[in-house]
Amino acid sequence: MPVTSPTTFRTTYAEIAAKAGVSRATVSRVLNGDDRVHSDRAQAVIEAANKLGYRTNRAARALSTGRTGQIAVVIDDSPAVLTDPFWGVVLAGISRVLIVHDIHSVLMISPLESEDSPIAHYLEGGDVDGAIFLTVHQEHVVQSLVKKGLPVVVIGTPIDLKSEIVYVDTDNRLGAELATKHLLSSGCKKVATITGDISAVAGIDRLEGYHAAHLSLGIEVNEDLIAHGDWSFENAKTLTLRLLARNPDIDGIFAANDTMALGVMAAIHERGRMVPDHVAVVGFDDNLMAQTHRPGLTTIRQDIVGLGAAAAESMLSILQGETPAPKILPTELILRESA
Amino acid sequence: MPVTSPTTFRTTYAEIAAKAGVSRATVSRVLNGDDRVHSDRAQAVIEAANKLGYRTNRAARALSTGRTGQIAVVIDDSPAVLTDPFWGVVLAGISRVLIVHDIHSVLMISPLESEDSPIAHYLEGGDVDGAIFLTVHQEHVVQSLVKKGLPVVVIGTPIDLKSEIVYVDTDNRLGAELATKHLLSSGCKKVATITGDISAVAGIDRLEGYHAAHLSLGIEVNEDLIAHGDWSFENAKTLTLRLLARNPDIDGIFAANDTMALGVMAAIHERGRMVPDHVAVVGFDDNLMAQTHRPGLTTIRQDIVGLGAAAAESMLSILQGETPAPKILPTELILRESA
DNA sequence: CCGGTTGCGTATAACGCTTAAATAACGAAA
DNA sequence: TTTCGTTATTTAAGCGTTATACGCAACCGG
Repeated sequence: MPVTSPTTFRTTYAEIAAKAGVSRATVSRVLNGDDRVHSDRAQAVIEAANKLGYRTNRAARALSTGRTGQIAVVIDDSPAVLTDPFWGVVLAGISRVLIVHDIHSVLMISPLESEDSPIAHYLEGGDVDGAIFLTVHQEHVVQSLVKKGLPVVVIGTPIDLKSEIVYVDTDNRLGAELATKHLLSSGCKKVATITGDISAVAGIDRLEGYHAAHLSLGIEVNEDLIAHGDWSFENAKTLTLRLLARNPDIDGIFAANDTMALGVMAAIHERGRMVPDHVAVVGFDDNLMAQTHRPGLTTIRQDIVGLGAAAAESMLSILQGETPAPKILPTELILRESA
Repeated sequence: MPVTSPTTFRTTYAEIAAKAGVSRATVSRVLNGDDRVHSDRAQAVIEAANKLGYRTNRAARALSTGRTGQIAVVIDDSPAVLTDPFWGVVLAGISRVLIVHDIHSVLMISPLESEDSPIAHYLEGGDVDGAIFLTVHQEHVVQSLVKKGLPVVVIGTPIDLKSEIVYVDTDNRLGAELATKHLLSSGCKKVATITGDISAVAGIDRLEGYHAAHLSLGIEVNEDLIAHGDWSFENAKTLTLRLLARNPDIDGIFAANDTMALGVMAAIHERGRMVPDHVAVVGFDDNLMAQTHRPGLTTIRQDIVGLGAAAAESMLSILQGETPAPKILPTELILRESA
């Protein structure tokens, strides 16, 4: 005979059935919302369950149904990712939606290098009903999981496999366009940009938005004003110093994220120039630093909670057998002092 | 007949047993490390299992043993908490340790208001073998879970129930002493402090460290130099302006966290004074902003990954029936430009 | 040399839930 | 009143593990 739960003693269907004077199957029906049961009996079952403080045993249900009621949330185990406050908020968005559907989020913090890394095995092993990826470096690994039938949603646009992977993302292109347009239409004559890592889709899209803004306003893009950054503060600062040295008349800079925008401002300051009087600056993300920095950073806010929520909803949709289309979430220009 | 797993088809003991020519129970024995099995047979079982790509069905195991192999990680669902990069790193620390022991972390992002909030029920329900709390506002809720037999570890020192709750924390007191001593011993004559929220233990301890530093150097504490903050940027800035107005000769400030230290520096700057030339500043946490801000913030670094790891280890210890003592992790002074 | 251990493996009963199949209950139609 | 067709319930068979009870040898001391 196996041991019983070490912590709590749980009440089972048997007890409820006894108290309500029905069979265990009827208890199951009632508790799972099957309406093919007489309302008085159903009532009796519900009362008995409440009185006994019943909590469903997920392990037993999982064993029986083959569904665990759990979704893996996979995060890359690198300091750069984990220290980004972004992810905590995304997690909250995911968790809030899933918990309403009684689905738990299992955290998997691990590098997903190859198709037979431990985490890939976990995911295939049936411990979870699906997986949401918060960062994807290895698209083929994700793809192989999809092919094995695992429901997968990715946060961020895939580079190659857009058509094969369900994803959600922020509208980086339009957000960047918004930012750049704001600079151009508020009097800046020469607007430069520090791009993100353009091997990432977000980096590419934000650069495209910069182009799109110029195009729609009929302004020629000067390639000399585009500096390729890597999302980091230091690098952005260096690039800005170089830009300003070559083009002293730059009067606006769009940085592809807030961290770089701070680097940009640091550089401008170091050159003895003022933000926004001499050079206006717009960032992207609206993170905590954008809010606390002085002058306050004008930036593009993403709906981060919404991103998580959208991913969770796509997952639910997949679990119901559908194939949801990619979701692209809108952004918003937040005006502060820097532009 | 119940449905089979919708995603993957798993290999079971039955198949392994067939391939290895033994019974299912023998397979169980071998796979659970019972040494009362002939080594050649054991070998055959292991080979068969590997060849078939066996993955243990956690639901079945959980049902049989009453243990789920899952630990809940409970985070308060508030923007202030979720946007703090701190927690992502703590999570990584927890997860890395637990996964080695084949234990999964289930994320529960939710306010834990009362003893019968949904999350409390989840935790009692047996879905997890224990819970690690990342923030505790409601100690009595935690206590009631402990009393019901749920293994619990709290990150951060409890206010009232130190003796009843297993916890891990950073050595806030000593860290603050280190910070203050650095200021005092590097030439500052008049060192003020902006405390954290002193209804939190971390706030209290960091203030105590400020006192301790003065005491050990034989310097009288001037109560007028202590301003009670709330961890926030804006508030710290306001308080600093007030401090400087009243005591223009302040030449050092210890802020109880980095965010406030930035507020302090903003205020100093606004008063037209320089950091560190006129006023030196030390923070606490060593977060990203401390690193990217110019001038770089001298601060106290906590071992955040270590904090998570320590919590996980305490949890493992409880699961083995022990009662681990509280663990207090050391801090380190990180020298940058601000002091 | 025999009854009583010991060692090892097999068979089997849980664990709590779901669900297909069997049965009972109940009207309505004949 | 009997019978058929529905619908409401129960019975029972798993889901994949773990752990106990049991059987069968070989092995020991008396």
